[in-house]
Amino acid sequence: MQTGRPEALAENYYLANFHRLADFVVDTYRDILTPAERQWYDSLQASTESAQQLYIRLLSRKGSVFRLSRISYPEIESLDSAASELATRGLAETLPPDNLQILLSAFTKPELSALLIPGGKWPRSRVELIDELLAANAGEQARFSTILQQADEWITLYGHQHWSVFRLGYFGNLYQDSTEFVLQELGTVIYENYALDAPARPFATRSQLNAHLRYFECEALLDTISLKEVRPLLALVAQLPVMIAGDDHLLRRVDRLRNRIARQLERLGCQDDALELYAVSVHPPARERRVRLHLGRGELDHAGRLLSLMREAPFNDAEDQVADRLQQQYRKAAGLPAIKQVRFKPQTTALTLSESSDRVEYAARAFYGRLGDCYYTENALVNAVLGLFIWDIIYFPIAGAFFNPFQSAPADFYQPSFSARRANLLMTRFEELESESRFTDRVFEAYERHQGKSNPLVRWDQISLALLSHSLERIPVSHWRAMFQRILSDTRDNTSGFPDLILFREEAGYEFIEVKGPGDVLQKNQLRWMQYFDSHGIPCRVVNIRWAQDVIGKAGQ
DNA sequence: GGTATTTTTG
DNA sequence: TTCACACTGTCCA
DNA sequence: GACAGTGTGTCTCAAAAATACCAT
Ligand SMILES: [Mn+2]
Ligand SMILES: [Mn+2]
Repeated sequence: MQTGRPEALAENYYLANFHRLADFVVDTYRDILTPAERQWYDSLQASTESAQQLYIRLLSRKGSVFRLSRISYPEIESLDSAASELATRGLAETLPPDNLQILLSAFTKPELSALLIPGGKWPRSRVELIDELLAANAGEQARFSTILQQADEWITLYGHQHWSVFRLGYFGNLYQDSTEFVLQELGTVIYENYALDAPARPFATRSQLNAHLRYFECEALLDTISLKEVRPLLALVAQLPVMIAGDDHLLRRVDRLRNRIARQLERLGCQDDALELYAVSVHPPARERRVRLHLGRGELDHAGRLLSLMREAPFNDAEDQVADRLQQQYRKAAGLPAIKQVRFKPQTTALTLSESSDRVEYAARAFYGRLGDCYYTENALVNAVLGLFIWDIIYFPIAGAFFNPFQSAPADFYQPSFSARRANLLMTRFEELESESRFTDRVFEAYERHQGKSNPLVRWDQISLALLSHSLERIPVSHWRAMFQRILSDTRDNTSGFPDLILFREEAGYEFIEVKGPGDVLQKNQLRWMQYFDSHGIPCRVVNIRWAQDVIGKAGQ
């Protein structure tokens, strides 16, 4: 819809993008770049255009070792001279690599068999072939290496680590890169045009930047190391960055990593190591895991103390909820009488449908579609309406919220402080909920004006004008206010857990419907929303689907 | 040979 | 930089 | 049936090109 036809990009677009990013970093981080980093970019800028083209093309490809014969860019006239210039400037190496594994990975499977085992038979897969070649004796390996080295000309790119620093300094993360420029140019992704007046930057000090860099290195490492062994996991823990005072973002990122590693240590039976690591993490589910471990080991006093802390000051609703359940387990283990508590039970009905191959949600929607208009929206609807309602507040240029043009959300959107830091704006905006027309006008206007722009709450492909109209017409403003408040109280946790369907019957009103197929149960976050719905008079029920008994007929076939 | 998956591209 | 569901096994009334 | 744990399909921009795999 929004994605216009692919327009041609300017010549050398990737060069321009690279320099836009790099210039920003050099300007903005003048005080904390290392001499090596400065030198790296100076060398590039001093290079001829061809050399820069080659360097930047290869920088964005996988790996750092390439065979010249496989590089082909029409805009680079002389590959050889570009390559040797890069080598001269210390930006690359044109000698062939020594490492056999690296050499092997630069060839395709047919190439490898032709070069190294002519006429012979080779294992089924490329990976097996490579494993076999690497298992050969030293003499053979040396022979392989020589053959491969001489089979082509080579270039090994230097400076990836500097490029990582530049990208991190620019984006504040390492999962975005210069393709963002391209996507924006093509109109594939549209970011809000928020104010970027004061030249802001994601990191204030070198140690802060280094800490985030280390975090991303550790995260990448976790995907590489063996998860079956304890040693590499503990080694990884030792590599985790030290915290920077006041950097909640870093704390959350690293805690998530700690929790993942600790969970894996649990699986490997290293409970003591896991407990120790969880104890450092302030983010859920660290305390939950500790309680479970202590309960499992019969360490009731430990479990009890932690539970009290969790109940006194739960990190969020989810931790509060899980503490309730753990409390029961604890009392049972301690021989205390169970606390009689009324578990919330959502209103539930049953529905029998003839079995279909489609998802059960689609089958249910088709059924309820006969009673009125029924949409399968899950989290998309309420989040989107909120996103449209407070669109300009989300992108209000609070200090430190925006530092590059490629953010779909302010940097603190998922921080607990998001609402507090915008409390006045939000309070004023919420006054518009006093009037249904002011509210709906605001939502429709944002829908028209911001169509297609990336927003953390709005999935454009999941909301239609018809859905919005129906919803704004049928759902009372008091219900919207209640739901908005809960979302804003915890943007990370409460943007999910909404029921599958929303039904607008022919007559009037509306109803949320959570569809549950056989064997599916309410998720914890769904239960929390339903409890909230219940206390705010928001209509919602669970429908358990059963398939009609054509099973007998099927069994006969 | 055809199809599935990965890599590169703009 | 995910979310919800499917499936398994355990525990227990 | 409640519950915990784990795995899966779904999203990541879309389409072309390159490569790997598998089956006759
Ligand atoms: Mn669902
Ligand atoms: Mn459901």
